[in-house]
Amino acid sequence: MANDYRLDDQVGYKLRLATQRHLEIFSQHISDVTPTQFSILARLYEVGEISQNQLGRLVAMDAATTKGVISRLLEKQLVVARVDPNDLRRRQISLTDAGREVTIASIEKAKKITAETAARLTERDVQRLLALLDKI
Amino acid sequence: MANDYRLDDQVGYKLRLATQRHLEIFSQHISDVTPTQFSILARLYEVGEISQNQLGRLVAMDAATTKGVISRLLEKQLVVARVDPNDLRRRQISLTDAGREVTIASIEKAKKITAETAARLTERDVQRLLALLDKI
DNA sequence: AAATAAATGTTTGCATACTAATGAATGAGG
DNA sequence: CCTCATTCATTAGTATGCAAACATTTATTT
Repeated sequence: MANDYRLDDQVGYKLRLATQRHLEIFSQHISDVTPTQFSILARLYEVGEISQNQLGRLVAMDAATTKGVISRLLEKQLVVARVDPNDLRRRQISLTDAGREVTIASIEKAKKITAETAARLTERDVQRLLALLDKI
Repeated sequence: MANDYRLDDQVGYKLRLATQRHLEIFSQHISDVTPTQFSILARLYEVGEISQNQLGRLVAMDAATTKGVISRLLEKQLVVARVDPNDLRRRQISLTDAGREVTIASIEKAKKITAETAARLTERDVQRLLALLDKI
């Protein structure tokens, strides 16, 4: 029966709504970069210079997707790329000074974003939510 | 301090990963339409003929987004549009026979998708997750 | 060591979804 | 009637995602 199906109760649908809401909050606080771009920056800040592909893997992005994100960050001059002399296939990516600044500032804002996104959740709820999302 | 920030613990980041996973499962089961397109179809199936804009609102989509989604469904001949004679701004959207078939079949598959997405969650977990996502 | 095959890294091209800005039709109030 | 705010839909531009292609390196075979 298709009658006992409620779109509103589907995990996928609610995921989209929650993502939408989060995106809205994010862009209110951080306008320089998108959440996806930010995750690349944040990871890059953590690990330092690294190849484009590896970096993408560290944030669970397809190589092709990573390429696009990096291109936009290059345009914004937040990162630089140089070919690895030891392996000509590789592009080593690293933060520029401007990129580091933006990243550090964004991380501070990101804390607020997470807080605001989870404003109606208790600390315990958040942990529970993260755990549940992990299991998906 | 930017050092005590862990990207992996952020709600937004985990939302992206969970959405990604769900998308993968979805496309394995349903290749005719995307999750977004499906939500439009499912809603349309629920409410019957309705204007494009209203339909979009019922699935929390921007008018512009709705327009794109409907265009693709029109191309696939799963829906038809006709101008409302009483209000020339409006386009009334409704399912074609093929669209109804696809929708009904997809709803059945969607149940499996939800089940698979939540395979590692108990029924209670799912309810909890939905409730938590709602609060965001 | 040369030739071939397999694996890895990156890029290109195409589809989808979202936002901001714009144009068209309607209806409410003067 | 008007005009003006509202509603509906569209256009143009950006971001993310995947499949397929291309280039380089590494492993294997002869």
